[in-house]
Amino acid sequence: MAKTTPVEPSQDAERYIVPGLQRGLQILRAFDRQRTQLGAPEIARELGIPRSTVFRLMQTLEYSGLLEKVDHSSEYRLGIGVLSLGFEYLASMEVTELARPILDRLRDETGFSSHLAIRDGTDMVFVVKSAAKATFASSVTIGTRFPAHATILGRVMLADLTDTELQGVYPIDKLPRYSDQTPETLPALKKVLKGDATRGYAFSAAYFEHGIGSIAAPVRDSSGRVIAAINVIFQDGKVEKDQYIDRVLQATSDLSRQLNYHPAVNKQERLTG
Amino acid sequence: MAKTTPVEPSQDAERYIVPGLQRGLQILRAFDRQRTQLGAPEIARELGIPRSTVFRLMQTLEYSGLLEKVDHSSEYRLGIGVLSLGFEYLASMEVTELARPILDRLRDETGFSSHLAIRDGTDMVFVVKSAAKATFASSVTIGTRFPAHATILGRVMLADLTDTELQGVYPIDKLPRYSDQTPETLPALKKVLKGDATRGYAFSAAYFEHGIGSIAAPVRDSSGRVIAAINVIFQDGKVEKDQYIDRVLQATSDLSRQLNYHPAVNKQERLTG
DNA sequence: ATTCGTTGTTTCATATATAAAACAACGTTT
DNA sequence: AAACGTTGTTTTATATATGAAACAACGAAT
Repeated sequence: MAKTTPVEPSQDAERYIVPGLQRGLQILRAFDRQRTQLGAPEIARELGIPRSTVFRLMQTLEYSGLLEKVDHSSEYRLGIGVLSLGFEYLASMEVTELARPILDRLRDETGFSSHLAIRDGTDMVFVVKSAAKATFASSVTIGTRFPAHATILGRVMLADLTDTELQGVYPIDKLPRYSDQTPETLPALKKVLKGDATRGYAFSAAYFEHGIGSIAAPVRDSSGRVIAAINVIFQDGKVEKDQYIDRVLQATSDLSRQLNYHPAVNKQERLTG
Repeated sequence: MAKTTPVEPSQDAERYIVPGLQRGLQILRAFDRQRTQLGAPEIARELGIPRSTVFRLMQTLEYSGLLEKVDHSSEYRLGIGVLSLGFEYLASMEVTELARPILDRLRDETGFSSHLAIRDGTDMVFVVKSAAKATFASSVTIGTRFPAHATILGRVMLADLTDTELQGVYPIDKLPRYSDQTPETLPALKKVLKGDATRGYAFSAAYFEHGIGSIAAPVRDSSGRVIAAINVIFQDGKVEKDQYIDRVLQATSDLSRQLNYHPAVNKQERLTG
């Protein structure tokens, strides 16, 4: 335009995508709990990538230790290399280190399985877990993902978002249902979240799954923002609700304090983010 | 070179390497417990990749959820996406599921931290852990790697290899030392391994680290080969050695049986691999 | 103030990764 | 046994990812 055209960061995030890398990562993600072994042709069809390209990508992944050949077949499974990645991540997160003893105590006090999860877009990802010793223990494994809007754990995290942020996470109004309690629309979700936000915790006897109750509360860091959530789960019916809510709130309060959260900080201050 | 040239698999493994993918993975691996935040220029220097290329690769990794920008800085840290990968891997391994209760029992019986590890080349990788409740608990986290030849845990796995296989793992005779007990040469290692193999377990009061003792035994699958190893660790000096050896052997025997290992199978039979 | 070395981002010629096509080898079906 | 569809691997023209160079913007050093 005028004299100097100021350089501003490119708008479209896809501009600098390296296809080889992106597709290689897509291949890795094709492996999951259900499908632990996959062959090149199968992946090629599924991802719509030419056979010869998939062949080369998988050779690279094998060479790098992220995939390994299944004994005498020509199929692959995830290699031990991926393990290091995941755990370096966990080890790098301060909150996971601090959470473990707190979850253990919560488990001991309540007798229920307790979890810490963080949000990744519309998913809640389980990051630390302390399993109940009782017969009814949690079967979720670390890394498991659940839809945020349809879980108690997710609700206390979403409740911290501004309207604009929430809109960004859920661009469309219609929300997928998982039980008859799941809000079907964004406005319906907002209403629920407002309650969670003012209450400071969320409770339900059977929100995501029938027969399984949950109490969750948010964890905050020094900025005052919610960065994770802790919950306990129990079998519907046999709950001294109020007592357990206090325990969960105590746990999140302890953890938040360890993360330098100061309750005194006025909420207004964070409206810059 | 007569009529038809038979097509045999390419000899050099690097022939079909996709540079974009390989380098992207190298970038991911640059992040570890010590260095949780890295910037593009730093990585470019370290890996010897042009700045502009690293820039694009990191954008791709961010876009794919494997890296995320550190708050307001231009540095990155590992993204939550890597977590799923690591845990899908664990979930896909039968042995980890089965090992957990066995390690817990071993821990309860001995009062010591117990671990299951598998070998990746010259490394032992910790895969399942049951921490002692005592003040002296294991601080090893899942995914941690230790040199196989310098650990008791590694020795019981290496002891199952044939001479040729061992040679393949350690192409050179000189071995890195970690304590005065570490064998310095391949022949010295072989001698130690021979003892471990006939004994069926390995013990030391301070093999890898001074003051920390360990007892380890091998886990076998239906093929009869050693696929993992279990250990307990303790503080030097206060050990009723024999009693604990029995416990460890019981644990590995239980786990091996669950993996359909039949002790009756003659060792000769597996010499095909 | 000015220079210098960083850094984040962009551009562009060209080295190179890719997709299509073909090959060899296999297992099914006919 | 012939024909067919798979699959693992290789080749090669060409579309494209890459590395070098350059820009803008910053901070530190002079």
